Amino acid sequence: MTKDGGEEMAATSADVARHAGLSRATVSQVLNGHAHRFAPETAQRVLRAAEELGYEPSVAGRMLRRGSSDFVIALIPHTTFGTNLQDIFDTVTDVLAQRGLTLVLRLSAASSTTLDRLLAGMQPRAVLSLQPFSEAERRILDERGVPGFDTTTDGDLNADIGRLQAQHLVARGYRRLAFAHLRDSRQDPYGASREEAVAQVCAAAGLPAPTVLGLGINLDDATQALDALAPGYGVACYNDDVAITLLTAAGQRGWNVPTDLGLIGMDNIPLSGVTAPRLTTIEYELSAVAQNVLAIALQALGQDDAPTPPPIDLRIVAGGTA
Amino acid sequence: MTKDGGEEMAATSADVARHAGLSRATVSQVLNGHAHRFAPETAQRVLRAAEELGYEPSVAGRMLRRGSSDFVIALIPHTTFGTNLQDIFDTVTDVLAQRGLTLVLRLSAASSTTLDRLLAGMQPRAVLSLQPFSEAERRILDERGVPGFDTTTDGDLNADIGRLQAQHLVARGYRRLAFAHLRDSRQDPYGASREEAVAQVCAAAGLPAPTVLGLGINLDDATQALDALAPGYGVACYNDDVAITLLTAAGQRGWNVPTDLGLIGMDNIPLSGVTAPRLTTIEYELSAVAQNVLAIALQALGQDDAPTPPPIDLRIVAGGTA
DNA sequence: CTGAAAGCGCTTACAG
DNA sequence: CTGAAAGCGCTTACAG
Repeated sequence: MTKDGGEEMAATSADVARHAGLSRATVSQVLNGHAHRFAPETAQRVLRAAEELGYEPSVAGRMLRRGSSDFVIALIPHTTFGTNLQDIFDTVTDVLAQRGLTLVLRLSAASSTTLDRLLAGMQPRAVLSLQPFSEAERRILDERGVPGFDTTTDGDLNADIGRLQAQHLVARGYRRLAFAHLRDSRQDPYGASREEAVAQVCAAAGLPAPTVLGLGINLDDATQALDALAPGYGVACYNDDVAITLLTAAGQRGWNVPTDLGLIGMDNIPLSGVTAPRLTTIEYELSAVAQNVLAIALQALGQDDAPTPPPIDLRIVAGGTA
Repeated sequence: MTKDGGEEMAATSADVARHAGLSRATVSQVLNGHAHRFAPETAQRVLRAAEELGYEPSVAGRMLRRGSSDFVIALIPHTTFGTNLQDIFDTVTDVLAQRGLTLVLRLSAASSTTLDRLLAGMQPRAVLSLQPFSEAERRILDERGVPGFDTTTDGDLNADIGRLQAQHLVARGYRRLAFAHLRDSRQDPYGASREEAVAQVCAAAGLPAPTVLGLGINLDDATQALDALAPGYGVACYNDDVAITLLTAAGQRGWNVPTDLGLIGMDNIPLSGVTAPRLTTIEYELSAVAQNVLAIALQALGQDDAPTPPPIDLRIVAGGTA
């Protein structure tokens, strides 16, 4: 960890130039995709020298010169995901890396001052978010001139989710619907959109407006939530944790699922395959969402070889609970 | 998003200097904690000007000058956490921010080339990790001269976890132990240490070596795993998902838990409070782990006001499964 | 108590 | 086809 501890100083473009017997300008040009302006043999010399020295350009120098960095920031929602973050962002990381861009994650929330500082400091090319930007976030992005892309840029995914849950319940014959939020609203960034979509489906089907529930992941809360219902309800749940908790509470109360109570979850977490009966839920690739946001971002940034946004398909996982 | 779209160009230290009628050198000094070298009134002028212009120093300029950035990178393990990432890193973010350092998250894994590039590019002050660094990672850190801190820097937490699980099972009277890994080893970065600790407890207690199981989160795998056991075993599980799956499989087989089979999980995820019987598991604050790693890092970096590493206490959550 | 100067590593217009 | 020069924003030794 000491400077003289054995590791060589990182090579600079000047080192590469010297090693190759050329100027820094030439090194820079060749390494930035303008090799064709030079004699092939010159380009080779540069490449070899860079290789031999393990040269990595300094982000600082580049940033200073260009006024913007090669970073792309992804804001992580304040939620527990069923999926690994890794699985979600793997492809995004790769796609960006192919373009010389580096993905860096940042917890959303925190103070907006922090975001402001981060933008000022990193001067990222873009900010991606898996949940809608808040008003404050949007304003800061605009002020700093950093383009931001979220899940609402390309239609409202969460409305689709709520709609699909509700339509499934209606198709299964439930005439009274409810939407069950996760009580801690910090963890429920998507709930509002989904609840509203459920209400719309009800209205369209000529059903009464949905009952709105909120619970934490424990049996007391779940039991109380059931008190607000009568047998015959179909419940669209914020996520599988909520659905499994309601399933357990219903069992203790002697309500039969799916006869007395319909339950549809969201996420298809591993444990939803282990309940009895298996949970009916919705599955989708969060990684597709991330790639979708990314693709739209790259298009907007004018990358000519931007990937086409993959479709986000929501699939019903047929279980025994609705 | 256009440069002329209305947002002002970010202010530079030169702007602040001009606004305050002073030199850039003075601005820099005052803003970097050397205000006492100047007339109080001068310092005031600088502060006010910076405030009025919404000045944020450019990371690039600073980085170039100092040769190291104000970033600290945290590597996120390839695991699904029971807890929110936010809850884990909130305090770390704050503590770092107080010292003018910015936390940035990075998925661990990925190729080691990527890490190398990241280090070369960001020149972070330190890299923290919630799982032990791999050999390759450790080498790259050393080569780049970036200090790295992981969960083994201060004793082996995972050994503690495995030991506690095993000791609990032994204390409850189980004479044959097993350790149940999560099959997908990408998601099992901690399994090896824990299994070994279980084996040590067995040896110390004069019990046979533990049976080693591996399963995915589904009933087929769990049923197969049970085949390798006989009634009377106590199983230390990699996490609560594994434990709950085994609990369900045992129920289907007609084994009584905890009489025929003892189960102890790890993490105390919300759903572990909803099973029947309630899962016996281990709870700890992952945020304490993160803060612990951070505190050790700050001490090593020679910050004089480094926080003292908080103790990481592992608590048995008494349930009905062991 | 304050400022002029140098230089961190990079890239891009320009000159040859 | 290649190189010398300027400048991005910052901080630190130095001079006054």
